[in-house]
This record gives sequence, C-alpha cells and structure tokens, in this order.
Amino acid sequence: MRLYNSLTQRKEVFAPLDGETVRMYVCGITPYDTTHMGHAMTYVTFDVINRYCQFLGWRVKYVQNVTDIDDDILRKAREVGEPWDRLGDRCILQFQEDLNALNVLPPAVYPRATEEIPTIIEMVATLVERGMAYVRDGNVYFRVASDPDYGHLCRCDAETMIALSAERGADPNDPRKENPLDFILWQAQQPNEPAWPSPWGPGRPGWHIECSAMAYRYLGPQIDIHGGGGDLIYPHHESEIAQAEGFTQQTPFARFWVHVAMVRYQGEKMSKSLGNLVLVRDVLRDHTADALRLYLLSHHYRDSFEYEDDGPARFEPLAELLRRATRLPGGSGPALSVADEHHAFFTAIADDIDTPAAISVLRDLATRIVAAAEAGQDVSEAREMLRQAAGVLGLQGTR
RNA sequence: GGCGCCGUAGCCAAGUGGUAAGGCAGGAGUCUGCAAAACUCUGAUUCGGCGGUUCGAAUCCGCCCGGCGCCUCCA
Repeated sequence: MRLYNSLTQRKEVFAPLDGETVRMYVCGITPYDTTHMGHAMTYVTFDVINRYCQFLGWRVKYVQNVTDIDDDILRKAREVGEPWDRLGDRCILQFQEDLNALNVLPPAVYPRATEEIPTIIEMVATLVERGMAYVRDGNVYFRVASDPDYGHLCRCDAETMIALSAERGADPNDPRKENPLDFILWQAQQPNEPAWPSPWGPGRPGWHIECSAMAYRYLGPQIDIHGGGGDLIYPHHESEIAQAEGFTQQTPFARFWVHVAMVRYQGEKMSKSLGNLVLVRDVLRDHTADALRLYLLSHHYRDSFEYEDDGPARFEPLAELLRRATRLPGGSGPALSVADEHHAFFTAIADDIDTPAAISVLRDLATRIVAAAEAGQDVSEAREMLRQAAGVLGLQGTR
C-alpha cells in the first residue's frame, strides 16, 4: 500500500515497522458537541485504512484518544449548566453511537486524558529535567527553542511563526513564556476548575501533551501511523512531535502522518466554532449508513469538499444496487469472471486509499453481476468478491 | 504576509504529453392501466484566462484571474 505522508509530502510505500502490527493513533474528539460530517469523514477514512490493513493480513492496534478536559469543554459546561464530566460522558456516548451506526470499527484503546495523568506527568517531568520545558507559577511550558525541527511538519519557519504570533499578540495574558511559540504542557489550576496533583502544583494537562502521552503509553515510542484532521497539523501535531521526540529521544515519533482534508458547508469549513454543522445522527434519520459512507468516500480523503444536503440521498440507489448484487442467486451457466474488477478495486485502495476510484469499480462490478445473474450465469464468485471489497469500505448492506 | 491545495458539462468528478471516463441531475424511449422503480439511448469541437515549449497540451513552463484550507478553539 502506498500512503501519502504529510511529513515528507509524498506517497510512500507503507508497511508496519515490525512487519506484523500497525500501530495507529488517531486524534479523537473534544467531547462538548456531537458528531458532524467532518468527524464522520475523518473516522470513516481511518476506518477504511484500518479495514484495509487487516485485509492485507496485518494486525492493527488502533488508539483514539478523548480530550475530556480542556478550556472548551469547561466553557461549554458552564454555558449549559452541566458538570463538565457529565457533559463529556454524554458527548462521548453520542459520538460512539454515531460512529457505530456508521459501521466504524471501534479502536482497540479509547483512552481519556483525565485517566492518563500519571503518564503525562512523567513526560512533562522528563522534559523539564532535560531543559526542554520550564516551570512558571505552576505552569509548565515547552521550550520550542530546544527543538530545531519545530515547524518541520507544517513547513513554517520559526521566524515567520514568531513574527506572526507577535503581530497577533499571542497570549497577551501570558508574559511568562520565554518565546511566544512556547506552548503549555501543564496548566495551573484556575478558580473553580478541576485539577489533579502534580510536582508543579494542582492543575491539568495541556492539549498537546495528552496525545503524546497516550500514544507512548499504548503504542510505544514509535508509531506507524498518526492521523487526524488537517486542521490539527499546526500547532497540535507539530507540538506532539516536539514533545514525544524530546521525551523518547527517538525519531521519528510517527513514521506516517495522515491528514484528512476539511469538509466544508455553506462555503466554509464545517466546525464547531462556526456552528455550520450537519450532524451524523440527523442525516441517519433519513438515510442509510451505507449511502452516507459511500457519499463521504466518493471524495478522496486529501481533497476537501463541500457537503451537499442531497449527497447521501444520491448514493441510496448505489447502496441498494450493491446490496442487491450480493444477494442474487445467479444460475448454473458459465461463471462470471471479475478478475479485472478485483484488480482495479484493490489497486485503487492500495494507491493512497483512492476510495472514489474504488467506488466506481464497485458500481461497474455490481452492474455486471446483475446483468450476468439475469442471464443465468454463475455469479457466486463475483458476489464473494463484491462482498469482500464492500467490506473494506465498511458497507453493511452487502454483508 | 508565510505554507499548502484547487479551478474539466447544471452539480460531483477521472484524466500528469497523443487527441475529453464515470456518477448525479436533465432530455428521449422500453416496460406499466397510471405512476414509481428498473433498463436503453442522449450531453463539452473542449478542460478559469493569456502567452510559451512541442509534430501534438486539460496535462509541461511563465504570468494573470478566481476559490479554499492552515498559521495556537476545531476531525
């Protein structure tokens, strides 16, 4: 399989480092809102990667975190007058229900930041010892100057980033930073906010360190695939690399960085802060999960696209065609050969998960099966191939 | 301003030098008591614009126009 690696900006041949187990970490959600199409696109994409890796015979150890404590969730909890942890639990449950309805295989480990405090503290303490982080008033900051590679992933040079952040008056409330690009690893407790004990006093973890800690704890010092939405490249993933490599002293932290492009709606990026959300559960009220998956996957994961309200509906006929084709009895005539389609489908998937091309092949394949079955041909083998291919795309109706 | 992506029929879109796939929508037809479904047929002398390279360009180069994303809330 070839996968596009954001780190090198090219497609590279992918195989797990140990030849057997794919160690995959994908940034999960901050649970203060429910699942929208951007989330769906991201997690469906990694679901296909997950399924395809298993199809290739690898084991996949898939870890997806939950950022269940941060500024946004506390703010939202105050707004709606609900305890922050209950709000989190509720949103996590909704998220899991939505992805389950979309037939997304659950990750092997689903860690929450609040349950990973010991690992986080261990990492932060080590970074402080090594001079890669510093303590100010109970806050701990990562010293970006200690990492000459900072900015490599997002391809921003440090001078530009500094100039820009200065221009924007980055964190004007925080004169304790040595450098405006330094980011927080441990945040001292604020009044009326939850906190955990630490060597630097009560507080809570910074956003970026959580992911490095969870990836390290469950997958080890080096992972095969680190995924997430493209909006996380800077500063989140850039900072993860800096912390993780500073802590483990192994490079690279992630061999492949895979980023899913943004879903737009009404001309802008679909996002919680803009509020232009189309929720999975609303769409699934009127449409099948297969149609929604096919609609999403009819776009390549690295191309951003505009979500269209009639999108899922346009794929209902195809979902039905595929379902029907896997159930046709066929006849006792000559067997239908689908070797070409089989080859075309798996070539497409192997080429950086080209699901649009793969779906086209599936459409042709199903059409041929229907015609052949009506003509009395033996379609049992073709049906099996269709079932297998549709399984890699995670469709349910074809099982 | 920096970095990255994109501009092909009404919409989505394949196509990285050899003369424009496919899907959806639309139109026509078959079938049907009517309708729906299904099936068949049907659309770009042309690929944002202007130059250049070439026997030949949607594809390569330059410039221009337009759109999008990220640049410490975000999948």
